[in-house]
Amino acid sequence: MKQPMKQRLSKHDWLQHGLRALAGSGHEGLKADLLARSLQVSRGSFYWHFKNLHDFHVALLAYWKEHTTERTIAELNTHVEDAGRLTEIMLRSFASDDRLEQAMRRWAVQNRSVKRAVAGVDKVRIDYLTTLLVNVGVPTTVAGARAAFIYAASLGRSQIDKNTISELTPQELEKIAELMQQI
Amino acid sequence: MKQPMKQRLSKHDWLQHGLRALAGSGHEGLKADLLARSLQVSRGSFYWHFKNLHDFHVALLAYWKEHTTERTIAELNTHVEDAGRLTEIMLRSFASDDRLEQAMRRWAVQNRSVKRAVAGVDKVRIDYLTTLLVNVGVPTTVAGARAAFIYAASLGRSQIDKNTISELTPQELEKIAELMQQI
DNA sequence: CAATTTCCATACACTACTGTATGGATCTGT
DNA sequence: ACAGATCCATACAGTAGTGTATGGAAATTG
Repeated sequence: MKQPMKQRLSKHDWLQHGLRALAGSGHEGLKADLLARSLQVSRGSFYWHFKNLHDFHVALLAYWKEHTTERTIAELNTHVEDAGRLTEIMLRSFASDDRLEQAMRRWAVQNRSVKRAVAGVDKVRIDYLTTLLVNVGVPTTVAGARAAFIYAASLGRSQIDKNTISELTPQELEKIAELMQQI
Repeated sequence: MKQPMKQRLSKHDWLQHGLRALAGSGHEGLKADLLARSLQVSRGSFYWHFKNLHDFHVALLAYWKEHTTERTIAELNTHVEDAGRLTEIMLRSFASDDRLEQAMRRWAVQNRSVKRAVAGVDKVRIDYLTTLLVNVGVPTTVAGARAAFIYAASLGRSQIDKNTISELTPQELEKIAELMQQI
């Protein structure tokens, strides 16, 4: 009855754990020392899989990029009707747990590569929102601005303490979505 | 011809410089070592004015609180006409340089006191926006949500890379302001 | 099962930073 | 001017983390 493996971590395990640490402690938690400890392993493992911290960070960012771009595409492909689509998206984005993405954004402030990656994601989503608004009749001249505004609100919302300012209810969001779709 | 003072920093100087460092490098720059170096002085000065880092951080937060609450009150007291008030506020908040406040918000994620302080500021501003909307005829039932949405958008906007997504023009913001004031 | 590869632990030198202790400037009040 | 208070430099010990070198355990392959 041989143990399939005692611990033996793969690169993938480290990256996975890296994202957990990022979501939980921010990019300040992305240290070989801390990660190794929380994985109950020594830094020897880390430095076998990765050349150094910078190498790990680069790999982690790449890992996150795949992870989210494909998840983003999947999300955008569900329910292709344009009707109550904006409402649906807003409800989801205002409710979703975005600790990882928020941490990524904080990291982006001090890291150009991360900044570029996040900016790419933003562009895709805002463009999507724009075409969505256009598809329901909003003039092209204002759709872009509204899309950016909506997206900015979804980002900003998760920066506001929910114990101080109560969360927006689905009904309230629905009304705002209607407002934003006015012609 | 005696030099009035060679350097001789005051507590106030340190706090001032602390805010500069915070705005420029984030809370990770709030270290005695770095601050002293950029002030061309040794840590001896720092540890004379402050018991330790924690003490400095507490003092810095208090300093910021005065600094912004009184600035916020001043801003809210200029131009008391309710007419194009929302537009004006949105224009200002979308254009203002908020590197310091953004850094404070990032700091808030890992510091309860900072979080409370930021939440307090948020509440004041959102409440103000709410009464503003109510004063121009927006139903009380939706004013709060719209205010929170607008405020969230202003926060989120400064998280978006302006080289990737072009800034909202005053005209675009004006139209959105009108939208938000609809009855 | 032996040889090789894969993976990890440990020990070491190094860097960046904190906090303390001490002495020495420099300013202030009298 | 000089005594006390104020402000800062320097030196020290300590902590947290990086990266490297080396040896050894565990899996894989022939």
